[in-house]
Amino acid sequence: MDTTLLKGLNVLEAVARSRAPRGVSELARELELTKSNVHRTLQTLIAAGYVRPGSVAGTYECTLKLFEMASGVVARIDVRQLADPFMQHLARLTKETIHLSILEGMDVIYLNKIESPQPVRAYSTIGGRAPAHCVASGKALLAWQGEAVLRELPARLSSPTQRSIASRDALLEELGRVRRQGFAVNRGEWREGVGGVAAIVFDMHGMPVAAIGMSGPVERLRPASVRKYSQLVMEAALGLSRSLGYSQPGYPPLAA
Amino acid sequence: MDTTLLKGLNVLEAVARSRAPRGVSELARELELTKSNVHRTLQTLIAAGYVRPGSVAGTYECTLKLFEMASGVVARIDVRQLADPFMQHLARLTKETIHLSILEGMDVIYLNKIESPQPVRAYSTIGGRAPAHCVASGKALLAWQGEAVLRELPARLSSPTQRSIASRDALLEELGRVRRQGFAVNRGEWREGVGGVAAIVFDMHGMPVAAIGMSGPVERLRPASVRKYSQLVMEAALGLSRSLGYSQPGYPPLAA
DNA sequence: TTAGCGCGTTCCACATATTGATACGCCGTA
DNA sequence: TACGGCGTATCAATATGTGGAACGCGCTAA
Repeated sequence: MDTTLLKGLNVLEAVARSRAPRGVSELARELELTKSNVHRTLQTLIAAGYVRPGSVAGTYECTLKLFEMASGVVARIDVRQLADPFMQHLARLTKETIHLSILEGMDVIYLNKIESPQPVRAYSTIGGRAPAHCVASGKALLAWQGEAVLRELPARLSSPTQRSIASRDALLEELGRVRRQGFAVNRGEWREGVGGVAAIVFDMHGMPVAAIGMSGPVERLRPASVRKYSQLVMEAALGLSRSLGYSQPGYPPLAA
Repeated sequence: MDTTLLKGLNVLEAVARSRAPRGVSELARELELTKSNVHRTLQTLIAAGYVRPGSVAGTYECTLKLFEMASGVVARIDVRQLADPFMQHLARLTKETIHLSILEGMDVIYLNKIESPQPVRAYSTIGGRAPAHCVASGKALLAWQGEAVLRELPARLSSPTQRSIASRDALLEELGRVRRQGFAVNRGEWREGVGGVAAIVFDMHGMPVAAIGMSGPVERLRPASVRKYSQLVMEAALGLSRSLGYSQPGYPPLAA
């Protein structure tokens, strides 16, 4: 285990997290390192291209090299490449914010999104995370995971809002519902007043690889709208699954 | 300068560049390191969360941590946050691929894009780079740079296609044209058969911060279309400039 | 106006973290 | 069945990284 590499990555992460360029002493205090250590690490990150001096003398900020590298990593995820037309189609029909998400651990990560043109809309960031059990796309993904994944769920779950599913048992029940009806709904379980509808996307092997869904204020998600949106997201998800090579007539058997 | 940190970042970059998970020996050969060095570095990157074992035993691949970090960095660039509605509007009007780009060195980097719904469309990746002198958005950005930037242009420029601008003098002449007419055109100067139209975006201080533009096959960029598209991209660029706080009546004086 | 404080930057003796050769078990192929 | 290349682990040697101290600068308070 290289502690110098770990320390360097910590420094990079701290600079990357910052809204404004950072100074050496401030970073040293935050990271509990010495000024000379931080200074020398920053010079190395500059040489590597990840960091550059800020406009104020003695400060440092991130370059876009991380973004270039990361975009390359994400661009090679097949589903993201193929999802665009389905997301755009869904955006036109619903006028709401559309997400493409994947499961990572017990979170979903938003790989892509199309913002709603309406002034009042759900806010999220590409690359952002949310707890899977609290959002529609997360529940859509969890519903098709195998026992090995579901076993890792703790008995008590985090409850960001009063509507959040708080126990593993209640979540498993809800996931059964998701499988039966083919879509998942978030009724304000992650952020107050923000809901959504999502459906699972399968690859050519019948493996769940992503979820596609829409989100917006819960006021715009009354039962009639949910019925409409659920049809639309399931159609979009099936279309994307088809373009990934999924050829089974219905849903695949539940993963082992 | 910490060579251990540099070496670690090299390993991470090699894994991030790869289309498939990589093995220890292969990485060691490519990076001219020993197997034990690569192996230990990968363990450190796993501990830091950037790398994980691949599905094939003994292989390694990137996680999405880079993407999460990088998305945070890019999300805080004001222009990217505010550009979405202008890009979507432009996409609806033109039906072509829309880009938001910034200048970095002598390249442009694509911060965001909206793909054209048409089957034949320009291909690019978010986070991707292009030589600024060869693309519309790059020329739009270069046109408003100061002497300090333009002086760095070499006398002979790279010529990816026969239509590329090949000399610094010819480029400066073209940049004068861009300033006068308010938009830049790419007539197949970067990729054969792919063209585009772009306009500059200013911030509240009158500094050029981005370019917004559309691209597509040159067959769809005949003079009548260029006239139409140039109006549309200038309107979108001005709207975005206004939302960034740019309040001057016309174009700002050329940067020093 | 002056002094003090905190900043960034640089230096280098020394402590320690990193290195890579080696060995081992596993797997695939001839 | 044997060989070669793989990934992984170990540890003595050594090369690298560390951090305390010093310096110059700029800002602020007295």
